[in-house]
Amino acid sequence: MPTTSDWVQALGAERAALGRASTAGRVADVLRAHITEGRLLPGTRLSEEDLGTALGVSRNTLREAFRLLTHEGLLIHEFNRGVFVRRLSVDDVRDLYRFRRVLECGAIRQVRESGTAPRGLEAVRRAVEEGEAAARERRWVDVGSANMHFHQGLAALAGSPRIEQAMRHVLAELRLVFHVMAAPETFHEPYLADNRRILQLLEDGDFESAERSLAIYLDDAEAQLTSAYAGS
Amino acid sequence: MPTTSDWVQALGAERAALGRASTAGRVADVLRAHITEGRLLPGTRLSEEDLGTALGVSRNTLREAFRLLTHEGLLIHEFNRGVFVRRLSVDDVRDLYRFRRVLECGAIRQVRESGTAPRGLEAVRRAVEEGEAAARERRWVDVGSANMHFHQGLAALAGSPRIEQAMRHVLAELRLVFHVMAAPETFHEPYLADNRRILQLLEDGDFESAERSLAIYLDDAEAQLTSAYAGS
DNA sequence: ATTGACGGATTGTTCAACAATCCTCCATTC
DNA sequence: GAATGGAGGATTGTTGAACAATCCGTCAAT
Repeated sequence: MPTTSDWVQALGAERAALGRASTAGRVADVLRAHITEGRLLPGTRLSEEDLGTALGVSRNTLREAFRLLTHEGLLIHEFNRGVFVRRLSVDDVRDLYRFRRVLECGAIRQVRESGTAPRGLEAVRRAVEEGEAAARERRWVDVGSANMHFHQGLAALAGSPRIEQAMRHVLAELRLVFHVMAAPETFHEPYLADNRRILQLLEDGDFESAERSLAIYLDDAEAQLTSAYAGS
Repeated sequence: MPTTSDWVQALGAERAALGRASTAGRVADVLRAHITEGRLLPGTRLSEEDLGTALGVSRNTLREAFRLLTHEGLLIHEFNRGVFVRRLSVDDVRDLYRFRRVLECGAIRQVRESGTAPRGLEAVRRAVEEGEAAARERRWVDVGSANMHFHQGLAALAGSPRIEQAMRHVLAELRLVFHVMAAPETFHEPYLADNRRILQLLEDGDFESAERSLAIYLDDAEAQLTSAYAGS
């Protein structure tokens, strides 16, 4: 007869979903979707009164939602002026990629130096296959998502919740950037081959080559994005 | 005749201090000081009503301050239960040091791979000397602060505002941990020699040795802290 | 010892109001 | 014509009170 403690622990994973009952949290979800999907353009000012009446929540609750998104880097809050959809500069893009290099390469390096078999490689593999499947069916938006999952999975190899969180943060900010591309839909497609190759290197245990490939990968993507920022 | 634009830009640095006029921001400052100095112990519940009346601010404003500190990792917010001073587990300590390894070693690595002379080494040198001076005069609290500045300076070598921010975040959380030490005052003192040595390696341009020394340094500090957590 | 119900206390959310600040427009001045 | 200065309206910052929802400890019942 199984004791309760085994599946009680399994329920713990869903607790985060339950805690999302907060009104401010749901409002933040709605706004985040609008921003990451490019419907709310960078620089747009978010009026407390207008949005509050539109969403049917009070100003105070709305401000709490603003704070959540501000922390995620999607909004910026200027005192006595209001909140705006964040507008990222070329320097920000460079900074984000510098951060990515440190986080993702650092995660791989951490795995290498620990000497143990990497935990979480299945998630990386899943992301690679998810991206390839989406590409075959020309679901470009899903290709982009899968690519995010791939890199999120790489960062997770470090086995550090805080590194994962930082990575989520970085990727959320990068979503703001992708909309400046001429064809954001197919931006990620060429990288699928790289993803597959890096996965193979990791599974072979050749972490040094994986790290080097990843660094080149990131330099490449950064260059592509910064050149798209020529005007801005 | 000098144009205005030269010192107008210099004023920009102080704008952050001016913007701190927000009531919630000041409340957060007060609470942060109490927490990092160990007057508010981990696990303590912060009642909205009590604190609100004590500090003379409304509940809504106080909740805003709570959000700020929650984002810094100093408080945790449990839905419908309230906010508590964060209590860090042994796993958290390990996680924080894993993150530090990635950030600090990554910063040095970034410098090495960029090939350019590191910008910001003066700040590191200043932190080292600040610590040695404080130790001579047995100002142990200042030794601790100087040590923080040293590592903050290392992370800043990457030249990335976001990495600096992440590092600030990590160090703020670590302050919660130092209070479990039996003698938190003298905890940092033995590391002054390491700081000096790492600085020397960096100034010599031997980034590889510096990174290795730093990694050992961090492993050592982590072991010392986790063993102090034996009971908890 | 476990379960269930009750009541007090705390948090979540909303609303209305006022103070402080910012933005725009316009008149003034040189 | 460009810079300065001030009135006015609009928006944000902050407060206090109120009510609903939830949690916590207690006590009775099985």
